[in-house]
Amino acid sequence: MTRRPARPTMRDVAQAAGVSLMTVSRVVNGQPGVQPETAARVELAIRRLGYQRNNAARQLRRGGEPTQTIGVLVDDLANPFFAALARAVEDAARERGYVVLIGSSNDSLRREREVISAFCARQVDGLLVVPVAGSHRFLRDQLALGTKVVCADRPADGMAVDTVMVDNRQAARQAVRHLLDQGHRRIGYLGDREDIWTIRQRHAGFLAAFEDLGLVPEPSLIRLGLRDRASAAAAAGALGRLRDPPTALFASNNVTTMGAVDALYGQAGEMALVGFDEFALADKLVPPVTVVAQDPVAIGATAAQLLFSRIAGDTSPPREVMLLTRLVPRGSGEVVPAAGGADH
Amino acid sequence: MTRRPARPTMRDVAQAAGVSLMTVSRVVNGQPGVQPETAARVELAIRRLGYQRNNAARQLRRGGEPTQTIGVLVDDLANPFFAALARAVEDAARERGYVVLIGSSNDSLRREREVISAFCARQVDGLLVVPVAGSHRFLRDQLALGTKVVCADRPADGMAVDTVMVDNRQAARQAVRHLLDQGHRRIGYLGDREDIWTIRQRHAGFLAAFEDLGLVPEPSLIRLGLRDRASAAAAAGALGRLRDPPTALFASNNVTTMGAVDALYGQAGEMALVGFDEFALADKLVPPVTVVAQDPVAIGATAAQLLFSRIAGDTSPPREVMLLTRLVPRGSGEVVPAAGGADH
DNA sequence: AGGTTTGCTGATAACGTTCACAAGAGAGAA
DNA sequence: TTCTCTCTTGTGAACGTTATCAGCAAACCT
Repeated sequence: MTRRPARPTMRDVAQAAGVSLMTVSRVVNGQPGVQPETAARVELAIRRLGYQRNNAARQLRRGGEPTQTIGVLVDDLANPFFAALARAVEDAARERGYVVLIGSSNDSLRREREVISAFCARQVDGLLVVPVAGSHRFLRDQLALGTKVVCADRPADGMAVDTVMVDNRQAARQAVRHLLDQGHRRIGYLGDREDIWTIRQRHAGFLAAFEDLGLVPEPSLIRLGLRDRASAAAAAGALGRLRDPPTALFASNNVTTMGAVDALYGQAGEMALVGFDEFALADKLVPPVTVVAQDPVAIGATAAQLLFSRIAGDTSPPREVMLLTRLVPRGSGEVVPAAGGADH
Repeated sequence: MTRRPARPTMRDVAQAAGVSLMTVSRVVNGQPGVQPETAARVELAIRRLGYQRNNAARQLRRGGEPTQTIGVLVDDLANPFFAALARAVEDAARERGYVVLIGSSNDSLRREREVISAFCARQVDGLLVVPVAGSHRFLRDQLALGTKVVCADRPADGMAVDTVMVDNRQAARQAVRHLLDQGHRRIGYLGDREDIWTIRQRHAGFLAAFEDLGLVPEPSLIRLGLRDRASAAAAAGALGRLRDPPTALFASNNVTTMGAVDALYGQAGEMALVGFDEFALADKLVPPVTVVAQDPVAIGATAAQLLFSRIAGDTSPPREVMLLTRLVPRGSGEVVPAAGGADH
């Protein structure tokens, strides 16, 4: 029931300042060719009435002119990985005078579609998406209509758009090889939902590392579909309680790694642990957790850069940018040296 | 140089379907009173042309009608505390068909003003702000113009708006009292920037706890203005190397606490540590870190609820909601029991 | 002086949509 | 038949802004 105080329009300002509407428009937009004295009178009226330009009208009049807004859809904003990525995008956007609409898909295609269509209804100039599995028909439609789309972290199922990610398979393979090289053979795998592209890649990398040495992993140590930290913890705990437990564990992302930490740290039996994704304090746990680090800030910044160059009119063929990962050997996956000598 | 394919308008659809523009409008908006057969023809044309409603025009025509968009301004989206808060707000918004514009102020008043004015230029219906220190004249202006504003985590300097936060002073006081009760007297304080309201409150709570017992803290152990994790680590390290180092440390937020962990954990001398804010794996460190936990999800959800009820027209006097904190005693601030007996 | 340029201001017509009506076609009642 | 009533569809006028062009001084040139 609150009656909005009916925002004043340029007409009101014009009347108050005793000029024409057009003069007000010029002043508001800082266009040249208005006598300073007149401009001052208008500015005064603007301040007195608390005038603010109506963006809808402006945008309508100027035709498909950019809205200076992009939409960012991540998996889960509360996950530090995506939070860091989003923050990097936000910084890039702000530098260019853009603002960011944010959304989380929670790995639900339905929710992804809802959020993206809500973004498009607000005429975003571009979309930066961490796509979930499934068909992206609606995204493709948007693309055809001129909305620029860039994918980050994962590719969008068969869509030809710029994509920024890391070589998940190779990175996982290298990490598991690291364990194998240290003599581990019974290595458990803690996998998040298999319908997530990155997870499938990492799983494949896990298998490839074994294959490289002509080995096969023990199937009973492979646990898939761990959708949250608690279920990862449960799975890790179960593995630990096996008659013949694994000597090492590879976890598919930060969530499953932390689940493993929940289950294993502070327990008696030590088990080597290597996780995909860096996370805060991984280096401060006892033993510190060896991880495959990727840089969410770099991913976000790079994807944002691509998106803005598309928005600026770049029509070159879609690019796929692979960023580097870094295996950070800490304690948890290492052969513990006999005594003292910390390795750098 | 990409020529936008000139999005089709209702006129185009009308022509393609052989009906009038108004009929298209009705179909698009799902209004009743269109013969199913006609509607089907229109729908077909819509799909064929890839028509999408122009929100700018719609919004313009419907007058101050809500844009179903809110702006959320946090301190730093990459900080897990604010990420969790933002995610909670996003969920609440989505339930109501709203989308969220996000921004980080980085504790800069200039940046806060820029972001908020960018939000307002896009006619957000409401703002959920974690305000930085300083004058919020422009925010007040927005308020007067009918934009609803709610503050989270901190109050906005002398503005009468709904505010959701915790009793920072009391919580800090209780935490420090906890240390004092265990016999600590030389307690160091690691404080983030004093111009942040919550930090000042926590500092005050630190002092109050001493005062309660007729004590005064040792001034040389108080380090203020630690603006990031590295400087907090440096300060904690310096305190540890004093000739007569503190026996305990109280850290003003998650960043300074983690800085302290960087400096102290894995070192020889043990120092009790209590930090404000819960953070991931605090319970898995050795010893686990005692913290004052506040619930960012609850803060975000509550603030969002208030904001949406304001948007819905609630004009009751501004409320101040205080949420509870919880002191989570873990190892780092406790008197270590002689043996075995973990306290619950 | 006569003509031309320059600088400032104002009138008018869009932009794409929705609101408030009006118009037309049938159906049912008198 | 004629009138009214319902159901569907169409017409015109906004919404607040900006692009375009026209007007009208004053100042400048020859």
